[in-house]
Amino acid sequence: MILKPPGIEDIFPDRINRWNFVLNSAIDTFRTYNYRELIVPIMEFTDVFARGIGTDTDIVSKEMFTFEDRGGRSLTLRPEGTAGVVRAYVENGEYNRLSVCKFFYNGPMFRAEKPQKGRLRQFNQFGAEIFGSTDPYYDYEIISVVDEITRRVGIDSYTILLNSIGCRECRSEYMTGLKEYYTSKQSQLCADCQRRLNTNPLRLLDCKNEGCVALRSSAPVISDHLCGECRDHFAKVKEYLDLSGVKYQEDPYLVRGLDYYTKTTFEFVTDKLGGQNAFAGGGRYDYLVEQFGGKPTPGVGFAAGMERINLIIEDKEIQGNGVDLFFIHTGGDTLTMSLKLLHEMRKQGFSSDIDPEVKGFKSQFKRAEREKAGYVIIIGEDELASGLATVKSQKTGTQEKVPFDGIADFMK
RNA sequence: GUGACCGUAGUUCAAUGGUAGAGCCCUGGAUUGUGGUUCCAGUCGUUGCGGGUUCGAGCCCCGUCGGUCACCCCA
Repeated sequence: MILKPPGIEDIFPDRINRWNFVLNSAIDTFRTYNYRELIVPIMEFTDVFARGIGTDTDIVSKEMFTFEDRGGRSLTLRPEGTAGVVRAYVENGEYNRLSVCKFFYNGPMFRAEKPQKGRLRQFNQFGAEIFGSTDPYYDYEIISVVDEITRRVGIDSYTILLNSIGCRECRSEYMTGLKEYYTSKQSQLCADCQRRLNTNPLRLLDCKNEGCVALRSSAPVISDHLCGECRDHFAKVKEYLDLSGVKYQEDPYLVRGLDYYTKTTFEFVTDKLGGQNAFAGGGRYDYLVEQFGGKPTPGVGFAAGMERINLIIEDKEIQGNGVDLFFIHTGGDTLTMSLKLLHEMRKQGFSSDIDPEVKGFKSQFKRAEREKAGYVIIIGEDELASGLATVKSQKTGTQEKVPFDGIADFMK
């Protein structure tokens, strides 16, 4: 037997109802917030991610599916959505058209991690990006759209973690201070953090090692080191959130694993996912577009995990639709007539099905039950002789005689 | 990548080192043209794979593959 590679999933119809419920909730919400859909490739030149996300990040340094095409160029299956969207935005010169663009997307992402609950190698995200404004309103809007989707899919136990990691200027100043502080305590740090001290000092704040957590409490805090502009920006974002009643929790240690973020960062977390607690996250990225060769254009966005959201609402019953009509026959001419009517009803848009094998009524009714049929249309010898089909409602159990050519009208 | 636990029928799970079983599902019947409840009958296996120990291995040992969970990090 040939098996699928680890960490990727087949999604069968019994899970599709919930899946589509989540996806449709997201798409409907995007529409109400006036976002336009964008479809970008799931494969890019490796540089898109290496330069966009940052070579020192975990994603780029150890989690990408990278391979060469026949010309020896390095391609990578996208590990996240933003970098590709930014590349497309710049490549198509979109920034010349509208001052502000609001996009949404959804689709598979790939990361070569060890699979576990809520973590797959191929997983699906939906997300949105806003280009062209530094206005804190847009930071708020992105968080608000995620909050609304979360509400619509029925997740009730979650927390929004919010932080600002500053702009180029204040962040680098803060990093210097942070590095100084931790260098003086270097010997007390865990091995990972000793390494992080050089590669990405911000990550020191994220360590769960007991000793490092203890050191964190007297480490400099980013919110005390924001420049005036970043401080004002952050205050506005919070003001807008308060205004619309979106509850959040400030977390000065929220550091995200992608290098491109500036100012606002946020994560939606829940305790229902085991080791993974985030089901959505994002932030502002004011330098990413120019890094891709576009004219300096600020941006803000988010991504949410389809599988994780599906897991959180796993217990929720999502009603699926059955087939409208199921035909029951006794073979021979009754089958011929059934097939004629079946085809006619399908042409008219009624979802319809039949078991073409000649079996007893009992097994055909069982099948109709399994297919969650709304009505059963019985075409037997009596019906064939009289020209009247027996139409039985599976909900009420009542049945009546309907002329063959009047079934469609009867259904309306 | 590191670690822990687990691999038995389509599925959920049993089986002191001694004949591989049950529930559900599926198929048929009781009801010769009426499903969902009930009763009866039937189908279902290289015990993940390879080696070893043993008179004898689903069970013990080694390896391997797969799964789950956790760490790291993130959706």
